Amino acid sequence: MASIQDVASLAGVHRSTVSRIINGEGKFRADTKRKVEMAMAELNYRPSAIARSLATASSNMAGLLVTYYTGGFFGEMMEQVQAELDNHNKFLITAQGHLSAEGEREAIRRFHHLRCEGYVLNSRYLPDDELHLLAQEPTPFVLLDRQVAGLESRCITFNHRLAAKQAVSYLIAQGHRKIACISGSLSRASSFQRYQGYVEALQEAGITQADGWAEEGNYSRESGYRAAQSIYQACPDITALFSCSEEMTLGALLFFHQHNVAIPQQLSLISFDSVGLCASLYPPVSEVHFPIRDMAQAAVQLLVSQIHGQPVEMRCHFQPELRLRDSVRPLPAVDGL
Amino acid sequence: MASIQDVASLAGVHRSTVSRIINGEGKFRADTKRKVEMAMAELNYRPSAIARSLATASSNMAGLLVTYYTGGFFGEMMEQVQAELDNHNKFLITAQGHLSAEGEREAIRRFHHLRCEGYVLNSRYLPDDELHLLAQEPTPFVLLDRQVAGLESRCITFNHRLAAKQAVSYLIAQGHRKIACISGSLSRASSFQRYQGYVEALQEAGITQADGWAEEGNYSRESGYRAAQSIYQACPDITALFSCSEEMTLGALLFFHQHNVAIPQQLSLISFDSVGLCASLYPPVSEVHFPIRDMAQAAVQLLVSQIHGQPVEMRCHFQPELRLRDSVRPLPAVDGL
DNA sequence: CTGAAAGCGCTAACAA
DNA sequence: TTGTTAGCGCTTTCAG
Repeated sequence: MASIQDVASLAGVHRSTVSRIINGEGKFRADTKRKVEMAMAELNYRPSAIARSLATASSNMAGLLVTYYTGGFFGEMMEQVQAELDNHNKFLITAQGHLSAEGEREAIRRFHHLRCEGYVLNSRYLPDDELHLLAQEPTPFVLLDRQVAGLESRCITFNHRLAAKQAVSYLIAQGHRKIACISGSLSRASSFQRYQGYVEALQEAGITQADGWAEEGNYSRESGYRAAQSIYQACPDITALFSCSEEMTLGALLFFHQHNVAIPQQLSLISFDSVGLCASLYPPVSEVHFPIRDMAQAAVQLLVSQIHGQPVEMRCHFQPELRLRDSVRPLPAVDGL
Repeated sequence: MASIQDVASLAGVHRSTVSRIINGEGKFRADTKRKVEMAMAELNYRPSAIARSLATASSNMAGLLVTYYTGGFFGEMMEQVQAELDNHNKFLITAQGHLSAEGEREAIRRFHHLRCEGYVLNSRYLPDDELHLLAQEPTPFVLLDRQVAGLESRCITFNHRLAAKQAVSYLIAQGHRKIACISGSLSRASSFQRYQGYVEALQEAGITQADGWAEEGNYSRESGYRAAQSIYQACPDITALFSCSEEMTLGALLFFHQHNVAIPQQLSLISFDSVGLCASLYPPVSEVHFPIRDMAQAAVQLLVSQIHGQPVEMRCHFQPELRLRDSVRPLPAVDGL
């Protein structure tokens, strides 16, 4: 592959001139410019981002850590991050953390190795203290959907607890009192917060949570199916169900369809969603919307501002939004209550 | 960030020694090795992949072009590509082609710019002749799910026509004769091939395709919904429907549910699928499986073999597989036929 | 087993 | 407006 020197030789100029013309720095004689451009075209010259990085001590790359690439959710994140990075002409390096701290560590190692100018972490497993250590290093990073005390200026957050509480309170406002919950893994902070929101909404309404109402899944369809099964078999008298992710909702819905539980006639359903799946299900499922797209975009904007060292005014805390559809039935008021 | 020179100085050795130790080349006095390792630890030294790339003239990166990151399908591809690349310790650079030849060109430019050692192209818009031109250049690439005459050794392919034909022939074998089709955009080669398979199956069975049986979508849920609507309003007498993608199937299913068209009692349904969505719908939808995961894995293996210049024996042509579930009802034989 | 020196492709003062 | 020079951080002969 042709180098800048090859172009310079062919054009009969010095390589620094070629460099300037490529980067549009300064003025050149029209003739020189033409010669250089012809030479570049003739040699099919493409500047080496690598050499440029080394010379300028800036890689022009940014990293993004996600758990997995599959499943839609992370695709939304990547899409926004790439789009925002394109605006700044930066390359995106992605890495998967799989489901372990070591996986996440390895991803970050990779970012450092490539001298990424900064990176966005959708980290679920790295402990807070390691994050604090990382924050001592010069490479900026921002945490997407994670709250770490002392690192507030790097956090893009969402109030999972409040979101869940709003969803469940809505069910309660519709007259429901026997409300089950399919949660994500309770060992994950955001999943646990969603579960807490559920509990809190019940408490505030003076409802005592019965055994068997809450079942723990892992955000997969299969776990949603199984959880729905456990719940329904243990507590066939529930009138409403709150599902903590769209994928689990899909699984749960399959179970209910298969067992002729009509939604919303026999059972009302409300779900977390961030990729817009709920709207396409039957019946269209009411959701609390988790705005991962907006958050991902904000994360990159924050990151870029940190890279440039220019603090910027921006929203870092995002709010839930209820999107009501056909899966919740108001319960007729019961006499004597 | 500490450089190799910093480490060398601190350890009191020459930087080339440090380099050798890092790369495990040759033998060293235990003492030297220890000193160097301590220095690296103390300085929290991380070798620069960029400098290394420049010095070795190999970037250790591979590119992957997809249309979009969202929607699940491309996530499956990326997942496999990343996993396979991890085996070879290569970095993955992803880029989106959006929906244009120019977008794809830009992505490839980016790969060259970063001096990727090779790249996998899930290209839908770059014309064949441009691909031939690209093939003249030294950087290897492989085409994932695309057949280009003259570039066979770089193609990982799938027989879309046959897959569609198998699906539709299955419907016919179950007694169906009035069979509609929701196709993808007919201007896309693979979508067109699927449509052709549908047509061919009908023809072989001596069935004349009626007006309104075929509707063109664009692989989105919404287009599936609209297509189902058009088809069903124009031809309420169809007994079966073949949908060319899982997302369109989701949309179509919503339409049928909303309009009380029972699947499979009133209408049988079979769909293309590659991400396993059909199994989670209600009713579970029978599918022709498009093995994008296996194909993506094969693509990287082929690419790596081309990068190393060691041709390898491998399967480059993949076959469809019918996965039968509950969405197709055998039609009772009609007397006198 | 280790050091010296050259160079990968490019940029960035500094001169001219 | 253009050329000269000195690196960026690392690898890789070639000596010793």
